[in-house]
Amino acid sequence: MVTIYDIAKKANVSAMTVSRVINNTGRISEKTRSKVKRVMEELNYVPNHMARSLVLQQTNLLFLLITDITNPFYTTLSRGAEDAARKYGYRLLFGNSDETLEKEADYINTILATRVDGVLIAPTGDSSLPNLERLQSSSVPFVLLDREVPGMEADLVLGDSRDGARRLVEHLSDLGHRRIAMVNGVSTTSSARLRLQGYLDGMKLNDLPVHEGYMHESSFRPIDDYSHIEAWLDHMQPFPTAILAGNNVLAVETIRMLHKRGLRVPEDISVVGFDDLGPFSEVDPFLTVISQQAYQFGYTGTQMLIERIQSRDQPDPWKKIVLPSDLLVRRSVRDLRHQ
Amino acid sequence: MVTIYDIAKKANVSAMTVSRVINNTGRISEKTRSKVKRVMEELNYVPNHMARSLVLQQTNLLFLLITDITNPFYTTLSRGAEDAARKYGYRLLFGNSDETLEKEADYINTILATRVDGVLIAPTGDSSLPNLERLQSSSVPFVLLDREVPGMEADLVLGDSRDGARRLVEHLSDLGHRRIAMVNGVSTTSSARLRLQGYLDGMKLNDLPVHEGYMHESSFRPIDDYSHIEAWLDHMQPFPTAILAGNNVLAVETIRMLHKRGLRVPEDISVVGFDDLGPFSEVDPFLTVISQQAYQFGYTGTQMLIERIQSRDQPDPWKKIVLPSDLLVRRSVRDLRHQ
DNA sequence: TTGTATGCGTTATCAC
DNA sequence: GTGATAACGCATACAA
Repeated sequence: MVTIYDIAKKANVSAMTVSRVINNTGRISEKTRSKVKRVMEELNYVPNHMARSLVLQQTNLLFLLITDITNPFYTTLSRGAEDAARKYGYRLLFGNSDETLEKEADYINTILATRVDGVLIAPTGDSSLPNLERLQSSSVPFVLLDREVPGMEADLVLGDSRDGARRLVEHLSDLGHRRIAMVNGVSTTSSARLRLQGYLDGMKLNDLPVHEGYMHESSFRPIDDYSHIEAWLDHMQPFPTAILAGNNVLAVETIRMLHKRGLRVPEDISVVGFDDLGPFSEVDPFLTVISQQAYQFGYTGTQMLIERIQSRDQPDPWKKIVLPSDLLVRRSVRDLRHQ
Repeated sequence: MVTIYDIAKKANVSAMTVSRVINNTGRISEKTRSKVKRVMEELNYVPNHMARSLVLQQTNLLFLLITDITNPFYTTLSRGAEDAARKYGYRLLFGNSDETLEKEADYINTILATRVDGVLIAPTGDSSLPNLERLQSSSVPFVLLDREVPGMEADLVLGDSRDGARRLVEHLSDLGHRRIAMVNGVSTTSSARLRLQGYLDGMKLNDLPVHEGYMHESSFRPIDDYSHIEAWLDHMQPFPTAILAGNNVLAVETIRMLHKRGLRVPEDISVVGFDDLGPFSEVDPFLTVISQQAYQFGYTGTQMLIERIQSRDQPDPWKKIVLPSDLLVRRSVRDLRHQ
């Protein structure tokens, strides 16, 4: 690999002059500048970011840690983060914790060792606290995405989970549904807790009874065994006319289990969910969902992070941004009003 | 940030000893080893990858450059690459060229400057050649994914585009379709060329006429304006009974344009595509597709890359792996046999 | 306008 | 077993 010294020697200047040409600093005569530039081209010089970062004590690198790269919500979010990072001259490193605390801890090590300038992280849940504290004690700026962690003050980009769930219940109620069940992610995740709250809000506001066993805890990420959902379906008494799923994965898997039991959606039972199924869901729009602005999560979060990085000296108070979401009415809900 | 010197001072040893403890090299007495380890924990030491890479002349970093992060084919591929990279102790950097030559060139700069150990790249097309040559002349090992580039010898992971397209035509033909049109990506991309070839193969083998204007060139990535597809639909004479889309994006957009014209799929016209619509397409399986093993593209490609990196001295001949694909028959094709 | 010396955090080499 | 020194590629402070 060619270094600034190779350039310097060939251009008959010092390495320092080359460095100045590269960074456009200091005063340089037009003649030497162009000579150096020509040699750089000739030798196909590419600066070494690592050496540069080592002396500058900054990497221009951000790290985005999401919990499920196969989930369109997070890939769209990633796209937003990437665009924002590029716009402000940062590069983006990328990790996928798989909703697993250990992988998350592992990535935190990588993050610290890589000396990235900042981190965007969707924590796996409340138990991410120690992982976040490691970032904090190394004073690496970070922004929390999609989920809060009790005990951790930080910049934050959230959706309106609670109100979103409430609106889904209301929508079902408007169409005549009274027996509404909910399958959710683990309650150690703030978004799951808020969506459950919103569900209960909606049930109460619309005078709907919450029967015993109507709330079931599963997982936000794809898992191998969904027999617990089958068992849950088998035991609900009375059987619901609609199910609210805590995210898109759960909506899909619940529908799969319903099909397995010979139940059609929406003819036999209605299903609504949280987060859309991806950029292609419009081909054959099926699932009625609360759709969050995934791209904005990433874009806004990255902007907040970069602001935080660039004003490290005068720390502003923590910011919390709540992004609104849309109710997309499609055809997974049956109208029960004229029965 | 705490360095090995901080550790060394506190543990009353030299920095070198600390380094040896960290890397498990050389001979160290159990006593000093445990002492150093304790101090490391106390001080919350995290090694600095950049400094390490600078002297070792390797980063343990791979770069994956895909062309469309919103496309489930590539995100699933990414997941495979990530898993393989982790398994072999590499970290994965990540970029999205958006099917744009300029962004790709930009990322090549980043890649070279970051001194990654290897690159996985899905080139935007034939004109990626100069970009790849830059990698080559810097002797950065790389593996081509999903697309070949004429004039560039390299390790390669491909799908069976040509045969896949042929099978789609055959499937349509089996169901009584004779007028089959094709909308494709730009012909400067090898996969588009091969799929066109496969389409032509299929038409010929099944004695189907290729009417004038039945082949239309669009784009593999989402673009703003699809009016050219509308115009194409309006001008085909005779109007086809089925359309073969060169990838998933085109399938979706074609269906959208058909809907816009009041045509139902599959009642009025059938559509088949290449690559599945993502992990959730099974909820309401609609589009009949040739589904490629996206995960394997990433996993296998990464393995090939790592092998190539680790045997830099005895360069093996280039490897080319062709992954088989599946025909997933769903309900976007109408059976015309009993008309 | 340009050059010299020094240090960023780590490891390899060689000495003790 | 352990330590001193140089080197990786670059940029800053200070000279010239």
